[in-house]
Amino acid sequence: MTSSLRREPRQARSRAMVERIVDAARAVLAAEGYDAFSTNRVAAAAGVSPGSLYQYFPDKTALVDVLARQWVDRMSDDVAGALLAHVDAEAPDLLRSAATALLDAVERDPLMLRIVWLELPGARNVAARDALERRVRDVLTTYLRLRHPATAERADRLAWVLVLTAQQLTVRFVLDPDPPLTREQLVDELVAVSAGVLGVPGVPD
Amino acid sequence: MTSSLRREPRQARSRAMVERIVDAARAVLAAEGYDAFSTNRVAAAAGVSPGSLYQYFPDKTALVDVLARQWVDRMSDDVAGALLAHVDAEAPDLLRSAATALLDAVERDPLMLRIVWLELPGARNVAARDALERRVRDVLTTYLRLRHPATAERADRLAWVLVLTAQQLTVRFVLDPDPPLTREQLVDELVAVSAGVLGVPGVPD
Amino acid sequence: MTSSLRREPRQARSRAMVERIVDAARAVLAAEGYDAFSTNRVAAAAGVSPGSLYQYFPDKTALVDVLARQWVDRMSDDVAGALLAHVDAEAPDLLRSAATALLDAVERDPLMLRIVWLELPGARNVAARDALERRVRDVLTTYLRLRHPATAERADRLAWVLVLTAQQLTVRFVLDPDPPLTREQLVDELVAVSAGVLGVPGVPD
Amino acid sequence: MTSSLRREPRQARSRAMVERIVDAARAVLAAEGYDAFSTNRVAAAAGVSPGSLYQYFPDKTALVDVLARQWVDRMSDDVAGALLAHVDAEAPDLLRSAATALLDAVERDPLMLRIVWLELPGARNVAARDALERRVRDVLTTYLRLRHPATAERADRLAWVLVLTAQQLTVRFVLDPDPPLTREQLVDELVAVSAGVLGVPGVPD
DNA sequence: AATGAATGAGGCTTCATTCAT
DNA sequence: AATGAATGAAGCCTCATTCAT
Repeated sequence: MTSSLRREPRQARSRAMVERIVDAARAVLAAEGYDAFSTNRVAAAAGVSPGSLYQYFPDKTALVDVLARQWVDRMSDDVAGALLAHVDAEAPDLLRSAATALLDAVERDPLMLRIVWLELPGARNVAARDALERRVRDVLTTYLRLRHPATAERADRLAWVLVLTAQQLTVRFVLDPDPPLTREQLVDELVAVSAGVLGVPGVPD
Repeated sequence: MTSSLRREPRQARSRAMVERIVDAARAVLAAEGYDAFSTNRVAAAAGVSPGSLYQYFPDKTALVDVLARQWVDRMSDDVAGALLAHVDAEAPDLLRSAATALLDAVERDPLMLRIVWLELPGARNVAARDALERRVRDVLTTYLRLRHPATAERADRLAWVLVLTAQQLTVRFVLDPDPPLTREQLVDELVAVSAGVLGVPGVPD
Repeated sequence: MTSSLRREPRQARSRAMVERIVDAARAVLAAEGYDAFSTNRVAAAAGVSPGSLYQYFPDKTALVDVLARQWVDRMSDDVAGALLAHVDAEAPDLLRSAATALLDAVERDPLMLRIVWLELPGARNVAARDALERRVRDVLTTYLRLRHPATAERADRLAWVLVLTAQQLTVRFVLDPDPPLTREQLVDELVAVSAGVLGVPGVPD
Repeated sequence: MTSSLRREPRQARSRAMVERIVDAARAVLAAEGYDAFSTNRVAAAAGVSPGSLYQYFPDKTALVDVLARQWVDRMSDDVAGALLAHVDAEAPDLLRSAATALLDAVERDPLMLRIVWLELPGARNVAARDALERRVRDVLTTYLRLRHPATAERADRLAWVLVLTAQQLTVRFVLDPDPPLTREQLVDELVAVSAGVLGVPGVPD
């Protein structure tokens, strides 16, 4: 009786627990790598008992998946949003704005980027990464079909090429300890690549 | 004479063991993923005792490293060789030849490609992959300085961009179960990207 | 009330586990020697899983150390207590009482005596044995300085000699399968040795 | 034919091998302790193949036994010889000479002393140590019966006491890193103990 | 819902020993 | 006699997971 009054509503408690666990998982991965990422270790870091972890995650892999999915979802929203925001601009500006926005998104959480890209076992997170790529590609394909009818027939291929290229260059720019170009130069190169492939003028000269 | 026929000399036996183990390691990784990659599992797959594995590899990680290193070394040779082989060609042909050669190299051993790219723990093999990238970038940088003096000052950046892009597109083309372009189309796009970035005519039109 | 009957509280459970493990460790050592003293063997003998052992002991050596330390501590208390209890007696009685008390202490747990003296790897338990000797020597040195001022200047040496001698004779008396003297005769000899070294009359004749 | 001439006679070769192995075993024990004492390690240290070791020792334990036995035999000879050499002397001199000779013997090979006393698993070498004690006790008992008829009836007990005491004190004097008495003082105490127990004047006063 | 003691399969590695040469 | 590659049982220990409370 009395004790039931002291408690937080169920939802809130669960949410708190899940968050503590997920945060701890991130922290452990970031600080000690995937080798130290044991359920016991995470539970300890979360100040929670190992058993509790299994009330919210059926599996160790489920926890990993949530981590990846969370990151992918936010990244996905960021990137898609950025693209949509600039969809009206004219070509040269568009490319530059889009490139900048993409880089912003990738730079937003370098810690998780490193975790998802380097720490998590690749095979298990291809699915999550694929979802991200697919979504962005769809947006881009649509855009290309509408605004660059000239490239319509190869819109699919172009989207695939552009998304993979932009992803690779931005991710590596953030992860590499000492990339051989500045942020601005990277944007320039991204624009150049896109413009070249699209057959539009990259830089207003 | 006669005795040499009874058994292989010592060297050959060791080589045979190492090969059996490395082959088994590859097979286990390919068939069951890194999670099943235990020393006992590998030894069993090699038809060898667990102890024998440790006569040739100090560590489980040493075995992984050999796997990665082997692949990286061959890939490295293939790619660098391919670039050097076409270094005299004129621009449009050069790009097309180089792109084709690169794709050939990447396609040569899809099994190991998948293993190195998706199965092995990222953090542990960044070093190996970096070595590969670095080597190819050096070749490319040199080439650009000599043959494209116009781009000399940004040769470093260009090489970084081109290597990462070409790597990403070819690797993904091979690994993705259903890429949205054909081999020829990929080559076309690679040429287009490179030409665009380099400011040379990509396709003779 | 009712719930407390169902199970022991947490503390008691842990204590029970530790005790089961330590008892099993003793049993294994006594029955099968240090060679059979493996963590798995001990766990099995304790009716406990190998993992449980590591919830209470960080190491195999920690278990060994606890065993040695337990015995040394009790022995230490017994012997020091015995000496202090007789510190007021007059010389001849004192020696006899002390010798008897010492022998009592050594005889108290012949099983552990055998384990600590013969089964445990010497090098690893010298520290524990040393602590015991040191403590007894300190008591004895103090006693000698106060009650045998004549020997004050060589109190250190005498204590070293007497402690080592008494230890050796009592321990060997207990451990040797067929010692050539009776318990009473051993006490007599201990008194004789001590009296001789101290320069006091040993047996009132 | 020709090759048989190049060879050393069989005996000599075996002896050389056995010696190399035993020496290596000693070295390994002295330098790295019993934990590092593996047959492979010893073979390597001896510059010999693991297989060869098994041509001369059926077992790992056999090697350990030889080590212990060798030491015990020499020690045995030394001590017994020393006692016999002084058997004619008169009491006070005798005790002093014997004590000195015993100490000489124990000090002769401190490395092996440490190995036998602290490194080797106790239980396995009790036999060897017992043999040593028994032999010395026999000599001493005989001496006591002949020269100290007064103590004849307790000669057995006395020999047991004296041998164990002298052994303990001398061994510990050599092994302890910082014993609280000098060599001369130890001899004095040994004489005092013996004299006290025997009921003879220890120091000519 | 939360706990945390307990589990036990299994991972990595060592090492005494064998045996074909 | 000597070799040394090969063995494989077994040792220590971890960790994902369960379950009684």
